[in-house]
Amino acid sequence: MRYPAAETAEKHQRILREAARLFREQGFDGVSVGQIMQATGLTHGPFYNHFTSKEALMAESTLHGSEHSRAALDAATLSPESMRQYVRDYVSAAHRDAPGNGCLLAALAGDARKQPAVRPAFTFHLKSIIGKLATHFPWQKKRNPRQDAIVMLSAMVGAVALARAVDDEAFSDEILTAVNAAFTT
Amino acid sequence: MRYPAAETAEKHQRILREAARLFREQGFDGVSVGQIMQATGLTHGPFYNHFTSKEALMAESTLHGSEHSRAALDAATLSPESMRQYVRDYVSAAHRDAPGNGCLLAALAGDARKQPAVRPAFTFHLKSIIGKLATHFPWQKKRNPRQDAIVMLSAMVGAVALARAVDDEAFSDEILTAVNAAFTT
DNA sequence: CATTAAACATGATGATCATCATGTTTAATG
DNA sequence: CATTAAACATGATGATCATCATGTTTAATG
Repeated sequence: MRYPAAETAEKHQRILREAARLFREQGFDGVSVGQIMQATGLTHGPFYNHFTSKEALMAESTLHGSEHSRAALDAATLSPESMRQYVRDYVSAAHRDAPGNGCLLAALAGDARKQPAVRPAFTFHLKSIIGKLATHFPWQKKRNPRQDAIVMLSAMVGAVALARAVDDEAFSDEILTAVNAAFTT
Repeated sequence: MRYPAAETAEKHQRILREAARLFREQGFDGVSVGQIMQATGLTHGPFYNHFTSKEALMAESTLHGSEHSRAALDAATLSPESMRQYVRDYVSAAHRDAPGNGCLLAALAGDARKQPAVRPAFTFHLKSIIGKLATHFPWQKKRNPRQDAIVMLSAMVGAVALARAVDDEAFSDEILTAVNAAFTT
């Protein structure tokens, strides 16, 4: 380490954080290595001192984003009411309008299909979220919590993805409201 | 027209068809104008005799795909049983494994968000599908068919998108099966 | 039949990008 | 204190791509 080790480690984390944000905002192909490095305050050169390739960064930044998201969900598992609030926040206009800080499932499902390097991290994350929802969401009829969790999460992810793709704000709001009403009332 | 008008029109349609297929398979940014033209059996040059830009083709091919999809759904609206079959086919492994011939909502929701030129066509298509589902799906409790249609379609789109992104086939099948069971039994 | 111009093929062009090359800095090593 | 090599900055490089330029073909036009 010829540069302060602590600063270098911090820069590494900053690359991961900015990449996770930019990838969710613009997709893996929509962001260049140069843009990510610029967002961290570095030039493009040292990228390859931190990661072996853009592909490797995509995989690592997906895991990085997964950690944050899972921690947020863990905080919500403490009470039935906070679980309902988690779903409300997920299917909200605020989440729709801030993909860079939002769920990577909704932001990157389409991209993950085309990026083999990312799929293991994506799969791990999805399994983890479904497991937590099945266990902690206050299901009314406790027939099959895991199946119910899959259906609810599919609807949440689909609703946010569709609400983001649509050109008509009232319609976009209607999509979110419908899914919210179906699972949190 | 210095080339046979009928042939030229057919080439135009072929470009639209191949573009609609390739875009759904690989995303708007994942396919080049050259690849699309090659798929139609032409060279890249005459592309601009047919379309003003790649953006214009993205918008037109989305509308083109929409027509096919809406016709397929219209055929299904004839009976409650064929409507259930429509949902079963949508949330199936066959649909998951053939995005090029599948629903553009599931294949391109993430891309549409980033492509302003495509959003009007995408919005039109989504509204149309939701309207048909609300009217024709055999809802059990007829409380709010439109809301129920939005929730069901969100789950269908989300399930297919997630099933395609995942690395584990058994898990992918489980997602589809769960959503299928929730709406068609 | 001569002319025209749309649809074609081939081959630029300029931009963007991931990655590499080179030189520089400096904490750590001995 | 001299040496080393990781982390940096700047500046290639080669590939890919959307779009343009040029020449060619030929149905339509008069």
